[in-house]
Amino acid sequence: MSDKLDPIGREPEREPEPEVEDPGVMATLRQLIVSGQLPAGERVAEIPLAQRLGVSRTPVRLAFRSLEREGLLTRAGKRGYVVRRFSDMDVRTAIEVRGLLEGLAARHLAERGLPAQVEAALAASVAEGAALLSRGTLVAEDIGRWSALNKRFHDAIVHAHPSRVVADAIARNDHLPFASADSLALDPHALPAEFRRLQVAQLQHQLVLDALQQREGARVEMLMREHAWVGLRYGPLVGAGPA
Amino acid sequence: MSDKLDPIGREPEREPEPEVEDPGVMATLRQLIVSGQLPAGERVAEIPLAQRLGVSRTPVRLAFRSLEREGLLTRAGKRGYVVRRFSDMDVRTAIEVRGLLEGLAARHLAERGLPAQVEAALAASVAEGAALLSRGTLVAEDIGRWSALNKRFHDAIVHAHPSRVVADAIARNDHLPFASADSLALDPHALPAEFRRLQVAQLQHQLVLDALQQREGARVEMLMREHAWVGLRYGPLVGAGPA
DNA sequence: TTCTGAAGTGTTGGATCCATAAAAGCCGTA
DNA sequence: TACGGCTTTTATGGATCCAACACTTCAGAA
Repeated sequence: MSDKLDPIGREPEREPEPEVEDPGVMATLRQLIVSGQLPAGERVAEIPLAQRLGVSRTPVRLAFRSLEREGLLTRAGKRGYVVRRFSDMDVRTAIEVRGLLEGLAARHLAERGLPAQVEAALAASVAEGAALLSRGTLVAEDIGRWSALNKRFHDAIVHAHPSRVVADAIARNDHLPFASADSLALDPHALPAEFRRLQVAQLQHQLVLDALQQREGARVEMLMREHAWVGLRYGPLVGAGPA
Repeated sequence: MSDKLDPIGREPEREPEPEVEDPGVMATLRQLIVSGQLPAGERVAEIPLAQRLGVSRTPVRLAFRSLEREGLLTRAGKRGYVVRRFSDMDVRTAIEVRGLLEGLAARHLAERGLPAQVEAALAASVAEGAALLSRGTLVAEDIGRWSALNKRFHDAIVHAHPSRVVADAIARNDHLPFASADSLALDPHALPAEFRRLQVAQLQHQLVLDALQQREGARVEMLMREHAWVGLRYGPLVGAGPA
């Protein structure tokens, strides 16, 4: 991960890059952190970051505050911030928290009744997943397709909740690396094993939809809680998963 | 609350108030929002707020970003922010989310085993609660005492978790008004009814401690989830509660 | 040699200035 | 009178400047 950034020696005399594209200092910094270019535990200061990104200190300060709220940065005493270090336990816990919150959303959906529009969206995702796995093998492009339909499936459940609170909590939780539902970390070099994993996930999607249709609140909550683990703990069991 | 502080006539030529006390613009703004002085749905701009607080626009901008991350402010298009409006459903959901997260922390504590230090802290809170309720009636000062011991009880469980993720998620969730565990909203004018409510809460604390000692993970998780409701839904059942 | 204090340096927080964009107001024309 | 385009105003984002504070380092004395 410790990629020595700027591997090619650019002209040192160049202006610090007009940054033709600017998705916001916020997104750039987040990317630097989750990609590991800013190593965990590293102290970050405003001025070097501002120079590195070619902007003033002001947007960097704003981004620091927001990233602190997101949990990617922590204060180092009174002086500056350090990149938050995530342990395996943190990742496991974040995934379990997402399962809890999505389970809550799903149970409330079952208890209040499944609106036709939400049911249609979920059924579409399930059908798409079935079609994607019907060939019996995976190709590289299937990874992106699965990620997209998986996101639609989860979003449909979460955003169907009458309160924004659940979606907000999930969004904040997903800021942690590997905690998001669509960060399955599918390995393109182990497609047969990943196929088995997606079969399990697809079955769980079907079971969730069935339980929602039957208004089985407790069951769908437990299904969603278990489903969260498919991204992490199912991998070794089927011979796949992240490194 | 027209902020014309300085009721005593100091030298009128003085600089615009050195602000002897400054808990940070962040805390001040949060207080203005949760206290309702900035009504929900109201649009807030940087310049009026800065003038009202006697500071420059810079700290206000910082606070706006942080409060947006906290969920108390939401963007109004491209221009400014509005104070987030919280529905009853939002409050109910936030309380249930806290129950989920505290239930997770308690279950993990049961599964991993209860450290002696944590057990001692919980036992101390339980003993203190028993002593507080042993007289059979409440006095006004007991409200603060209960709030303190209750916070110690919950914090002991949450912060015993080996990952910061749970405590962070709870902290972010608690930014919502009335969602925090120590915001029981005890009514000083209905002390007999509140006494009955605290009796229930005290019993739940005892049950939680017992389940933790017996390493009954599923039971303690459900106890904590149910315990979260004591602040909101138990009130009407015992003839107490917030307005 | 070690402890203490003072000077120095570097970093952060706050304030002000400038540019830009959006909203509102105005005027002209149909 | 109504609609559309233009101008003006206002608010936000970014940049730079200044102050305060903390940590470091160096020197001097015990």
